[in-house]
Amino acid sequence: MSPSPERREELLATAAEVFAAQGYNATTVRKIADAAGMLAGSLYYHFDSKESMLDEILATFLDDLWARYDAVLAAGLGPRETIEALVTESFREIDRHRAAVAIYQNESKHLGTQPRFGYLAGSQQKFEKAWLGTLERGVAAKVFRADLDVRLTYRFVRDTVWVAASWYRPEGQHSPEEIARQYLSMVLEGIALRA
Amino acid sequence: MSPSPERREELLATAAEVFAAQGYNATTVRKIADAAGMLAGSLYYHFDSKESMLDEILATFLDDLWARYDAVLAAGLGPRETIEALVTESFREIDRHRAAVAIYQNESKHLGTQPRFGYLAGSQQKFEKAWLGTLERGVAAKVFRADLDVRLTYRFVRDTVWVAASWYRPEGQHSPEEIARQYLSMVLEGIALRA
DNA sequence: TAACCTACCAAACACTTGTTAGGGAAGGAG
DNA sequence: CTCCTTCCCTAACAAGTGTTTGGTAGGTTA
Repeated sequence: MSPSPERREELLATAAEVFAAQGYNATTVRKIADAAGMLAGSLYYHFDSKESMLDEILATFLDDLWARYDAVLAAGLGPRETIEALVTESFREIDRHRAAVAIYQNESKHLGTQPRFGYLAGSQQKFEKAWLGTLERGVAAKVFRADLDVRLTYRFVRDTVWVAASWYRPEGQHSPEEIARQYLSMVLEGIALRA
Repeated sequence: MSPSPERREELLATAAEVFAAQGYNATTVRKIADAAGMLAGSLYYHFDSKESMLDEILATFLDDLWARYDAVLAAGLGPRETIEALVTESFREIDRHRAAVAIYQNESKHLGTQPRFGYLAGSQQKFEKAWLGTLERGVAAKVFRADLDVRLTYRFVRDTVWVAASWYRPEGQHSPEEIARQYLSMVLEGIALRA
């Protein structure tokens, strides 16, 4: 009748791993139950549907993400420092919610059409506003180059940051901060050697 | 008994669009048939399974891709010029096979485990060898910076190029060559304004 | 001991899935 | 006209899907 929140979180974590590895639609509730060491029907003691598991996984991730993004945006930093902080927080978030980020990458596009997942589209808009706005602010302040299409730059930067979730492993040799540092160095200064 | 190749190609094109939009597993053969204006069973006059449709879509794309990549790699260009040519060919390939690239992005990871799609893993290895090798050659030739982790750079460059398939539209305002030019300018020179 | 709650199992449900088999309409070839 | 090929439809199949219902073992509370 009233399951414990701790068990729910455990099950959501294993479900997220399976979703990320196999894709949401290819994941059957029986596979999730297998990974959790129980039978398919037993999941419905904790959750009322497969879809609500996905919902809770994504919503939890986005809540956490935006708490940190909002803190950065409210800090009143300059354009370059804002970008640096957003990138760093993004890689930290990949470290914390790797599975959720991978799911978001793979499924958000066609989930966004469903009313239940409308907040995904909302989040994406907020996301674009924050990043694109910062880039434009930087161009106006003569911190970033003006000869590049800002929207194109935004897409490149956004994509590169988030697809990292597909290869990032927590036990890897680079910390999220180190990855962010190298990524920022590449995007800001370029990989070509100066004469 | 013997369907015409032209009709096959038509059907594969519409199937690829649906696969790209909805994901392979979420796409039912009935949805493909709907999009093609026929019934589900009729598809089996042209193809012997849903999986073989996916197979043919991906194999056709990779064949085309490698024909062009190999031409670039055989041209004997310098590291920087090789990267420029590879990036440009990649965006052109996205223009030609947008749906196939999107499918490859979404599904190749967990398809690679199946024996039938083993060539996906093979292609990825060849891909890494070409790109990573060129980057390392550039570092040795003092054309690219030596203080960046080359493997990390490779992943960033690779991912950013290919995820473009998720937002690129042929009728958009930028040609593949223009997108490649801006992308190369960003990656090579950086977005920060020089003092 | 008795009542109760948590967390799971066992077995089934209605439905959707990829796939197959047989048939038939349209049109060109003889 | 007849035969044959191409292309699709109708109708069903077995397996797998998400979900529901009723039951039960084990611990906690009274």
